[in-house]
Amino acid sequence: MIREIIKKRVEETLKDLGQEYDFKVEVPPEQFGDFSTNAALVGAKYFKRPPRDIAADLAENLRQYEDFENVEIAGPGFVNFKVAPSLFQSVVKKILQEKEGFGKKNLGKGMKVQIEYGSANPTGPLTVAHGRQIVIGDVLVRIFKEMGYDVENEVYLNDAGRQISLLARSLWVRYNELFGVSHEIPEDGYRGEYLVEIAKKLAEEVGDTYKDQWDEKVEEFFREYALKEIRSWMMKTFERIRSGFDNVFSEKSLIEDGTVDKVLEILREKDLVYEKDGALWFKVSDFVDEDDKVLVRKDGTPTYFMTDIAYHFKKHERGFARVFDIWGSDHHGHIPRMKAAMKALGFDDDFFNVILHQFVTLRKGGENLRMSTRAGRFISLDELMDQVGVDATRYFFARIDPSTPLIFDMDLAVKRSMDNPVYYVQYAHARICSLFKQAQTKGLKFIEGENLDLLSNEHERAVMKRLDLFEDALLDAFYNLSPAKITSYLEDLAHDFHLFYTHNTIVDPDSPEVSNARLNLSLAVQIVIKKGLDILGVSAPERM
RNA sequence: GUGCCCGUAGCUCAGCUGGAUAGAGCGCCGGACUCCGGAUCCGGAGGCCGCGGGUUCAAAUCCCGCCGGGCACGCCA
Repeated sequence: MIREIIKKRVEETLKDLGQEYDFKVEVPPEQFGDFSTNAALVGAKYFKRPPRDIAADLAENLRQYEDFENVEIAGPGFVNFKVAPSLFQSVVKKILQEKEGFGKKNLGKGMKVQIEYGSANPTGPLTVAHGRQIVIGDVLVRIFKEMGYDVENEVYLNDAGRQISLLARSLWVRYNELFGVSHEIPEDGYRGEYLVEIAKKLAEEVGDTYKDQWDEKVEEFFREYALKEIRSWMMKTFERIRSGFDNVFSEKSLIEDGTVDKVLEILREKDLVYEKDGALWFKVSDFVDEDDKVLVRKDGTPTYFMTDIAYHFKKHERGFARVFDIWGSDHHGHIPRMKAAMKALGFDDDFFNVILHQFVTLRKGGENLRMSTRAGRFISLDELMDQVGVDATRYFFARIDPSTPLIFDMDLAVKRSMDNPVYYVQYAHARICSLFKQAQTKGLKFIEGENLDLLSNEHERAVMKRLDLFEDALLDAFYNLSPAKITSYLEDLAHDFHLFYTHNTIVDPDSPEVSNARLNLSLAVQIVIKKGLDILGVSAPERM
C-alpha cells in the first residue's frame, strides 16, 4: 500500500519534470531508509542527464509531501524515503478495519479456474512426495481464492490401465500367501507391505474363495477391491492433511462415458491422427518439435496421453477458463505434447498450465534413494504426520519452493520437528493472545483503533512496515505460484514482532494510552499472522 | 546423444522479472530484562554465490561454454 503511494508520487513528479517511464520502488537494506526508488537511475537515458542530477530534482520535489519524513539521495542515484509515522499508522488502521479481509484482491474477477494436484496411481498409500504436491496445490488454491478467482481443486485418479492390473495381481499373490499358496509378484508388481494388510482384510471377508484361482472375473474382483481400499486410504489422508477436494475424477470414467471416443473423432476430423503399425498416432509434430505419439494401442486400449487429452477436453467443457496441473518434474516431457493437443483442440494458450515441482529424495543411512511405491520403498505421508504433526508437515512443504529438489531425511524430520519455524510463527500468535489476557487481568481497557498516533519508535515502525508488506507477499506468492513467499513473510513478521515485544513493555497500567496503542499494533499483527497461517492451512493456536 | 531442472554458509533453504556491504533457520561460541510466555532477544565465527568468458553504469541474478547432480526421451503413467 505504501509502495503504491510512493510510486504514484514519484510518477507525478516525473511528469512534472517532463518524463514518463517505468521504474521500481523497493525495500532497500535497512540503513537506506524505508523505501527506495531507482527512478533516477533508469531515467538517465530519458532525461539525458546524470542519475544523481535527476535524483536531486526528484528529492527536492518529493520533500514537499508530508507522507515522507525524509527524502535522500544515495549511491549512484537512488532516492531513499523515510516514511512518516502517520503513513505507517494508516496501515494498522486499515488492518483493524478490514480484519481477515486484509490483503484480498480481485485480480481474478471471478474467473473459473481449476487446480489439479495430488493425482496419483491409486496403487498404494500416499507418500511424503505426494505430501509436497498436495501442500503446494492446496496453498495455491487458497491464494487463488484470496485473489478473487472462483477456484476448484480436483484430484485425478489413474484407475485405468496396466498398473491397476498389476496391482490386482500383486494383491492376489499376497492373498494366496495367507493360505500358504506361493506365487510370484509380477516383475513390475507392487511389493509394499500394505498389500498384505489389504489381503488380510479381504481374506476375512471372503475366506479362501479365490485361493489359487485366477481368471478375468477374479482379476476384476481384486482390482475393484484394491482400488476401493486404497482410494479410501487416500481420501482419509487428504482429509487429514486438510486438503479436501471439490472433485475426485476417475480416468476410467473418460473411457466409459465416451469422452475418449468423442475427442478422437474431433482429432480425426481435423486430420491430426493416422494409423501406423496397427496403432493410432497423434501428429504432435504438426505443433511442436517433438515426435508423434500413440493415442490408441494396437490392442485398442487408449494410452495415458489419450485419456489425458480427453480429461483436459472435459475440463474445458466444464467451463474452466484456466487449469493448473501440478506435476512432478518427471512429467515435464509430457508438457509439450499436451500443449500440442490443446492447440489441436483449439483451446486458448492460457488455458493449460503446468506447475512442476522437483523431486523428493529419501535419505536413509546417509544414502539417497528415489522413493518407489512399486518397490515398497517410501515413507507414507501418514507416517510423517504421525511423527511431526500436521502443522509442521504442511509448513515444512510450503516452505520449500517447488523448483527446489527436496532431500527428505526422516530421522532429521522427526528429531528436529521442534525446530520447525512454524512454531516460531505460531508462538508470536500465542504470545499476542496472552497479551490481551494480561491486559484484562491488569485492568486495562482496550479500545480498538485508538491511540495509533503514539506508534513511532523503531520497533513499532519496523512492525508497521512489515504489516504493510503483507499484500506484496501475497501477490508475490500468487505471481510466482510459490507458497514459500508466505512462509518467509510470516517468519519476518514474527521476528519483527518478537523484537518489538522484547524491547517494549506492551501492557503497562501506568501508561494506558501507550499500552492501548501497542495492543492495537499487536492485534494487527495477530490478524495478519492468523490470515497467513490460514492460507497455509496451518493452525494459529491461542496458547502452546 | 538430445531436451528440461538444479548447483548460494557445516546442514536445510531464501534472494534470481539486474541495483547499494549476499540473507534466514538449525548447528557452534558468547551474552540478555527482579517486570507482559526464555518455543524469545542480542552479539560472534562461518561464503572464490560450481568454474570460465560475455552483456551492463551495475551480475548470485541476463547470455554463452564447461564441470557436477537430478529428471525425461515407451503402444508406462
